[in-house]
Amino acid sequence: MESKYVPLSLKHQLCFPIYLCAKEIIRNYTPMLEKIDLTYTQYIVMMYFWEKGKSNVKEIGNTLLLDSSTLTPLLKKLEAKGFITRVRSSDDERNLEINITPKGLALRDQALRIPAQMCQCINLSPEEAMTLHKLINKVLTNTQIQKEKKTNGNLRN
Amino acid sequence: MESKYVPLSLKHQLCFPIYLCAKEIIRNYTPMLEKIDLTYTQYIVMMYFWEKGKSNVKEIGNTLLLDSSTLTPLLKKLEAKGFITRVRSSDDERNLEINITPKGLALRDQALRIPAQMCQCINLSPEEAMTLHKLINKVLTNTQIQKEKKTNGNLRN
DNA sequence: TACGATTAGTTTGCATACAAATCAATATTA
DNA sequence: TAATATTGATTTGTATGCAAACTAATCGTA
Repeated sequence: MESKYVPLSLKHQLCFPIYLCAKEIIRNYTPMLEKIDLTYTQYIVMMYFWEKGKSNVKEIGNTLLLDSSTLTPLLKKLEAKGFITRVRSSDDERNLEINITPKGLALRDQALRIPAQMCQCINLSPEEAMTLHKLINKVLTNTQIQKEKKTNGNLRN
Repeated sequence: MESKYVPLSLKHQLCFPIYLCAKEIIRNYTPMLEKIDLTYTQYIVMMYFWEKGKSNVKEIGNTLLLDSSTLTPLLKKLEAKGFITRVRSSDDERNLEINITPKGLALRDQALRIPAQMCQCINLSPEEAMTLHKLINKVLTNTQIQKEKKTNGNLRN
């Protein structure tokens, strides 16, 4: 059953469903995250800190592919909520040392159930999830290659 | 080769790569779309009009899963660029009749090469693309089901 | 038919997201 | 070592993205 190729058709493109998918996933996270006073992006940043403990703006940006101009206000909000601290490095005043606080660490306990809830919501078999994971990573790699071609290896920022 | 399950690890979640993937795809679209003076969201809306010719805010929102409060300003911008017209329906003054203009139709010719360019950038085999498409749609269906459970079948808006 | 409910869009407020310009500190080099 | 370049973060400007409140028009029904 071949379907005729139609250029510029929303249905026949991969990009549009992926774009929708990302939005729908975030929408499903929202009610869970509201309970612990985080937005999705703030949640990602907190996950990063739960793994790393401390960091700086550039490192976070490279890992999460977020621009520093997105991170600066976001980190200030996390600081205002008491989850992290922001202090200029004494070694190099350009660097901002960001540390997780005990309150930020404690938040992890309340977030522990969220991934399982999301898995249930996404509702794929382990094999399907594995396949999807691999394909998405392949696309990510390929699109990143395009980026490096253009910027000569420099990430944004 | 089993990898130990780590809760709250960015690597082991599907959501984060999908979120990155959507952003990277849009980032790759940007330079192509700049040439025809469209943003990604504006491009999606124009694709909708290239297929449909005319519509209203609610219909577009249901198809593209965009909130009317996102669409109102976006449609005004497309109108300002001369790609569409916005007129209140004489039948029902609540409805906004949106029509594509000749200039908007002509834009399609300039956009025709974009999907192929993006395919090249994403760079999956036809089989991989098909598999990814199916899995993404499955996730979309599942997350939409969650939505219907909560809102009793009402889409946003 | 008058009034409350519903509906389609708009406005407002907040949170990303990123490009471009800017600032301050450090590194490089002429 | 003084001038220049680079670097890390912030600020500014524009464009989503969505919830909530609001407005105007239409519908339903008592």
